[in-house]
Amino acid sequence: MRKQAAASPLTPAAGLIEPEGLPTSFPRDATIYREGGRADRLYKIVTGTVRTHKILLDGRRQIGSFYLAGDTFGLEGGDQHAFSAEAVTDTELRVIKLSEWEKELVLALMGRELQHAQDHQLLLAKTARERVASFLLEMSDRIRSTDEVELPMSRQDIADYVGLTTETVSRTLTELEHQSAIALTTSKLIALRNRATLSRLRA
Amino acid sequence: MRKQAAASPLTPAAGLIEPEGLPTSFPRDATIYREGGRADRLYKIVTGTVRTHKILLDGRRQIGSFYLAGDTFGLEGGDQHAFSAEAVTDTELRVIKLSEWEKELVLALMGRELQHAQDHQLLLAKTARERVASFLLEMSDRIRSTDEVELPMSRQDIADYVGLTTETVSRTLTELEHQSAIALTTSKLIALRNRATLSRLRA
DNA sequence: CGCCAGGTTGAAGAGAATCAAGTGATGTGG
DNA sequence: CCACATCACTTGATTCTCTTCAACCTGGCG
Repeated sequence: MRKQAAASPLTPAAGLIEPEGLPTSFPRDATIYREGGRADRLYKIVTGTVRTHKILLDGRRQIGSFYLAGDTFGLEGGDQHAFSAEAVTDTELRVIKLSEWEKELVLALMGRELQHAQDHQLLLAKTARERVASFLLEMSDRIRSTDEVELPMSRQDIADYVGLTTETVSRTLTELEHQSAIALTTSKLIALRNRATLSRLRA
Repeated sequence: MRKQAAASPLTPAAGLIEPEGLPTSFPRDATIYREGGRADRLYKIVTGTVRTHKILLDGRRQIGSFYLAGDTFGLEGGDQHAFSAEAVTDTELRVIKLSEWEKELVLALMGRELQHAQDHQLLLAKTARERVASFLLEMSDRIRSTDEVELPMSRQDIADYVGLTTETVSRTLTELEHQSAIALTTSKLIALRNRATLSRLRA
């Protein structure tokens, strides 16, 4: 069994900072910030899900991360955003201004971002089966869940995150279902039937 | 034509810290630190080249970064090393102890690591041609060079860095040579004949 | 209902991996 | 200094995975 992940991976140590900005709402697919813009604030998700992405020259889209309720995002390596951020679902978030930053918080957040980026590097070196299995396990770890994962994002989002096509993602999920590793209750509600199998695939 | 690499990408702002540790020598392929070990020091390369890597469960090796003379490395997201570090060539480096760390330095370094990790994520989403072209341009940018890049690392190292096999790397280089984008003086000494072509491929 | 976007499935093709052989460099001992 | 061993790199033939293109479901919603 897994740790219940009371604090999801990208959440700062509790109590370090309490954002005082008023909660702002973003509808599905709204842009929160754009690549190239000044990275001078942090965003803490109250409800909803956010994705960061970048469009490559040939038009392909690469998703960097997904952020869930409770997560803080907006921090990049430099002072400009390297990715754009959008709401995956209707989202409410609190803005933390740059002036309020604390070194400790920034350091902790950046460390998490770095670890995530490194993990993602490894994921992108894997096979389709491994990528999809890793994705499901990552989401399951981050969503407080009883082996039922409710995915807020579309197949296209998943595909762009793990570096595959929607068709391959779909086929791979079907394959995992045939292997009884998962069960697709609906296309966005997935039951993890056999974590051991998935973990083995995680490689 | 040797490297000078006065300021390569991962070098901290000059003057922030001058490591006082005595220079230590590592022969080719020696391990500098291992995955899982405490990440409580930084390493500044005086001469040589270093690679960080991780072995996946199925035995594949993924290289995270290469570090050249002047670069500082050893910083990871958490307090444990997520990668192992090894000397690519005979290497001399200075150790900076944790106690000497300054927040500013750590923040700057981590920011660079994060950007590199993000760039690498994008690289791993590309085709073989694009990956190899990107790799050559990255190295050319980091080695102060007049269009002649001397690679310190083997084809296997390159392959594990860009997520391909040595055969594919080799074939791709040959292909780039036929397109007059590069010239292979020797297997490790590569002349960039047409940066525009390479940049276009970078995607 | 019937439409339509999102998702799944099928068939064909492209790109890289794999398996295998050959070439070239480097090093060692005679 | 040469003969041989060894290792790195290149090239060739085949296989396999994933993409591409296309058709077909499915489930919300007007």
